[in-house]
Amino acid sequence: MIRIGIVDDKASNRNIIKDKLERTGMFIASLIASDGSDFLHKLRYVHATERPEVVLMDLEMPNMDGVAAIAAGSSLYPEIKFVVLTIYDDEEKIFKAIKAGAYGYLLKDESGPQIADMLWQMCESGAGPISPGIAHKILQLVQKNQLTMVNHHKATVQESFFDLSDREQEILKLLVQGFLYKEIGAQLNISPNTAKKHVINIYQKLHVNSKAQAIKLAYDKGML
Amino acid sequence: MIRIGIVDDKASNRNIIKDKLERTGMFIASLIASDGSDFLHKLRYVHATERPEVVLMDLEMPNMDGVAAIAAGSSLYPEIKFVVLTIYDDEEKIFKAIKAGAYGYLLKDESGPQIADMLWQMCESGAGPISPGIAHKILQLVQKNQLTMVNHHKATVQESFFDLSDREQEILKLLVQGFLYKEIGAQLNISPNTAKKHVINIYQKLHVNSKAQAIKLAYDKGML
DNA sequence: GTATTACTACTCCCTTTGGAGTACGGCCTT
DNA sequence: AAGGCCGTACTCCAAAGGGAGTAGTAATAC
Repeated sequence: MIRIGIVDDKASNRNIIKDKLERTGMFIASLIASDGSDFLHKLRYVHATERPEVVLMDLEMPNMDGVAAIAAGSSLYPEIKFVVLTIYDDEEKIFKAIKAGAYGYLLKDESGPQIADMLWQMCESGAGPISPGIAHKILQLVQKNQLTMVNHHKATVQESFFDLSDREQEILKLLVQGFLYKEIGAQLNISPNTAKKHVINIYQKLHVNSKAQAIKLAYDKGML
Repeated sequence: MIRIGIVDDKASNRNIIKDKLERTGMFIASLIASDGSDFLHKLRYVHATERPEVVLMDLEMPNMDGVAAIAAGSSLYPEIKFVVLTIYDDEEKIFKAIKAGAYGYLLKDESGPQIADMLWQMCESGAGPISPGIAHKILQLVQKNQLTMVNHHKATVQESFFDLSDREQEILKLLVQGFLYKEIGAQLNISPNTAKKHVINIYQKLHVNSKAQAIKLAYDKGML
C-alpha cells in the first residue's frame, strides 16, 4: 500500500482521484489538502510514518500554487515524490514545475486506471510518470533550442554529427555565407577547383547534393 | 498501413522488429538499411510515395551512426518522423539524438506490442513516443542541468522589410528547403520557368543574387 | 616499410542557375 | 479605359554548380 497525498482546490477533483486510486487497492490517500499552503501545513503535523510517499499536485490553486508548494515541499521533504496532476499542458507551466522539483507530470485527461498504473510503475522502476503529450512537449523544448545544456557539450555540433575535417568545416562555414567557389578559393588561398573538390566531399559526407541543402542542414542543426 | 523504415546494423534485430511490427497489420516495413549511410542512400532513390513515414533508428552503427543519420535525414525529409530505437539510455546519447531531430526515443527492452502501440499512438496523436525511463531522464536533465528557457515572445518579424507577395513567400519557403526550380514548379503546378522567374524577382527584392544568399538571409532574419 | 587520410589541383561533361528581355491574362484602382 | 501589380511562361546567353575521375604531396598510422 502506497501512501498518497492529494492537493487540489476542487473538492470534487479530490474525491474522484481518491476514489479511483483507492479502488485499485494499491494506494491509500493519507493526506488531502485544498491548496499549497494547506498542504505544507498539514504535512508538518503529520507523523513521518504517515507522510505520503507520493503527492499528486494540481497547479492553479488559491493561496499557494502547485509550483511553489512543490518547490518548498521537495526541499523540506526530499524523499517525497511530487507528481503534477493538472489540466495545463503549456510549456511554461511544465518547465516551471519541473524546475521546482516535480518528479512527474500527468494530465487529468488520462484515465483513472492509467494514472494508477503510471504511479505504480513509478514506484516499481523509480522513473517519474509523464503523460505522453507532456513528454513530447519537453522533447520539443529541448529540440527547439529553448533548452540548452549548459555544462557539458559545448556544441561543436557538427563534429559530433558528421565526420568533417577541420578544413571541410572551414569551407562549409564559407559556403553557408553564400560565397562562390572562386571566392572561397580566394579567401583561403587555394584554387577554386580545390574549394569545389572540398565542397563535393562535404556533400558526400552530409549526404546532400546541393548548396541549398547543405546550407539548410547547417542551419537546421546549428553549425553556425 | 503505415510505412516504416528500419535502420539497424544487426540483421537479426532488423528481422525481429520488422516481424513484430508487420504482424500487427498496422505497419509495413518499406525501407530497411544497415547503417545511416546506407539509409540515406536508399532514401534518395526511393519514390516519395514509398518513403517511410516513420523511421526506427538504432544509434551505434558503423559508417554513419544514428545521430548523424537523423540530423541529415530530418533536414532533408522534414516530414519523416525519426524514432530512436536502441539499448542506450545515457543522457548524452538522448540529448544528442533529440538535438539531431529525433521525434521519439524508445528502448529495445520495451516489448514488441508495446513498441507497436506507442508508434500507433504517435500516428494518432502526433506526440512522439518516449519510453518512460527516457522521459524520466529527460526530465532530470531539465531539472539539474541548469537548462535555460529562452523566451519565445520574439518579434514576429518582417516580411514587411521585403515586400514579398504571397506567392513569392511561398516560393521562398520551398527554395530554402533546397528544391530545384523544376521541383518547385512541380509542387506548385507551374512551369519551372515561372518558378525561376519568381525566384529572380525575389532576389531583386531581397537584394541578393544567389540561392545561397537568399537562404542565409531567410534564416538569419527568421522567415521560417 | 606500407597504408591511409587530408589537402591540393587538375580534367571532362552535363545540369542548374542567374540575368536579361518579352509576353499575355487577370485583377484592382483610378 | 488605362496604368499597375501579379502570376504565368517563354527565349537566349553566360556563369556557376554538381559528379566523376586522376594525381601528387605531406602527415599520420600500422
